[in-house]
Amino acid sequence: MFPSDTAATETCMNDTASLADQLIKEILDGRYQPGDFIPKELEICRHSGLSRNAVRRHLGALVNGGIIERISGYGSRVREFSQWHILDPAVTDWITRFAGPHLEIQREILSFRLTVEPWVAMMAASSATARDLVAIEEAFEGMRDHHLDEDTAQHDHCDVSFHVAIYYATHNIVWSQLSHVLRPSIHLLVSHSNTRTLDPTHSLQNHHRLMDAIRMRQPDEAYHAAIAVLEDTARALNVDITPMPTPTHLPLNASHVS
Amino acid sequence: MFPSDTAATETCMNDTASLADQLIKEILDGRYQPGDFIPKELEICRHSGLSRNAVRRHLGALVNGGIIERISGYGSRVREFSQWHILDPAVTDWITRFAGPHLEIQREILSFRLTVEPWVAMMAASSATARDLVAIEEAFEGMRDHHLDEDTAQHDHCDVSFHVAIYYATHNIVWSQLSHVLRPSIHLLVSHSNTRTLDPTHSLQNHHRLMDAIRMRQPDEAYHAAIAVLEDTARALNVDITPMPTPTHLPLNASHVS
DNA sequence: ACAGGTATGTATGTTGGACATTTATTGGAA
DNA sequence: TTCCAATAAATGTCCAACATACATACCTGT
Repeated sequence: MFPSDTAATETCMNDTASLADQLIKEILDGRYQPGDFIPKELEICRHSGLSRNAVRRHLGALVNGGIIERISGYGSRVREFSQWHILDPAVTDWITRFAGPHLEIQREILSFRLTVEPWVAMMAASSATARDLVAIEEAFEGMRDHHLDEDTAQHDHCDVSFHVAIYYATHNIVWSQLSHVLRPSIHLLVSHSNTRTLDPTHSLQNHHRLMDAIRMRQPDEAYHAAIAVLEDTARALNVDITPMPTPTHLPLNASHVS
Repeated sequence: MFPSDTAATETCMNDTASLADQLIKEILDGRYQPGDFIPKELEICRHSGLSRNAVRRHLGALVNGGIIERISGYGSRVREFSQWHILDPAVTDWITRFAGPHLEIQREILSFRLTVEPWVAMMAASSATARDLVAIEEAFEGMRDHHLDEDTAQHDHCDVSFHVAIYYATHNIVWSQLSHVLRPSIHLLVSHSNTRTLDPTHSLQNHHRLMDAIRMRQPDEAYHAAIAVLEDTARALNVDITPMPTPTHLPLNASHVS
């Protein structure tokens, strides 16, 4: 039995991810800023009631994410944001869950999506198999069945699955894996926009248009439909969209293997 | 920098990466195939002479890469290739170092690069600062000074730095981080093509053209120059390039947030 | 008084063993 | 034959001790 050590503070003992979560939260809240040192191992052990081994595992997770660096015999220092491994799914998950005011990274990720997702839609329209269409269609039907619900959780989940399924339909390993990385960000953007959007039916129509284009093997139409979907999201989040300079010829793409 | 950047130096005696390296090598060689079980912890301890904690850390690295899954009380099973975390720099590093016959993943990554790098070049031409140009130029000069050397190591290193510097010049977090992921693959492709290419001077001219386009803020020219560079590489590696269907309008891109 | 090397303390890194938990298998009883 | 309990083996967790690295403080010599 413990003498009510951690009672006053948070519920920090049961889950494996909770300690890392809490540290991340404090870092993103600005309590520990880049260059600062977080508490020592033994101090965390005493404060959290976890074994040193467990604490070291959690800190190791932060190291893997490039969030802190551990200096032997000295301490654990928070690294600059630019050093964080943004493409680590765990990191994007942390950021999307705890980075309320940290909009910069969100905007950069949205910028990235606005650049690539039209192309992903094109590739999906060229390469999607019947099985891919099933996944896309199931996600869409989930969106349609729940797009007027009070609780948007179901709809948001299907919305994310819809986008991820399109990444998968490219049948390219890199794009498929990127969907894992972007999934938390997509979820955040989707949940934001779906709570603020004025006309959920309009968004649903855009998704339907995109799905049909992929089904009918119309890459050109898929390209523009994807832009329409994203413009909707960007508008709901008040993010600027500016056109890029224009290449006079067409881009190339390597053939898909197998 | 990513922690795995220094892992490329393969002094694999008692280095921390050696055990994981060896396991990966055996997996990629087909000795342990997806679904198979690798030896037990204690067996590895006896065989390698390392402590159980160290062995567990190495196995944990493989788990982080999605390469194996550990079943409590049963064993460690190799996962399907599609489950591997291709966007983990450590994983790409392993694959590029040990996956001799495994060309599929290499091709998929090259396919990805062929799709995105022209766009990256465009963005770099729009956003590159003077400091970015310094990095690009230094890399190019290194290529020029060593492009006739017997040992291509120096030239290859600068070639990789050249491409990475362009990713950085986009000033978008996601693209910058992607360069870390792609770095090992770029290095492999570069070293292959540079040993097989017939006319190294021609490749150098293409790089020069790309650099100038970025410097002169000519996104259109940068786009085509990047294609020329990649076509060179693809041709040297006998990889097909097929054009994509063509959108009738132009893609969009979100504004960069400082 | 100042410079430089050394001693020391603190925090992280590593090791080995003991214990707990999970899983598949084996053996026995209805 | 079927179902349940005991067992064996492997992974997961914890603890205590030791080794190493870093920075500070001290101490000596010029």
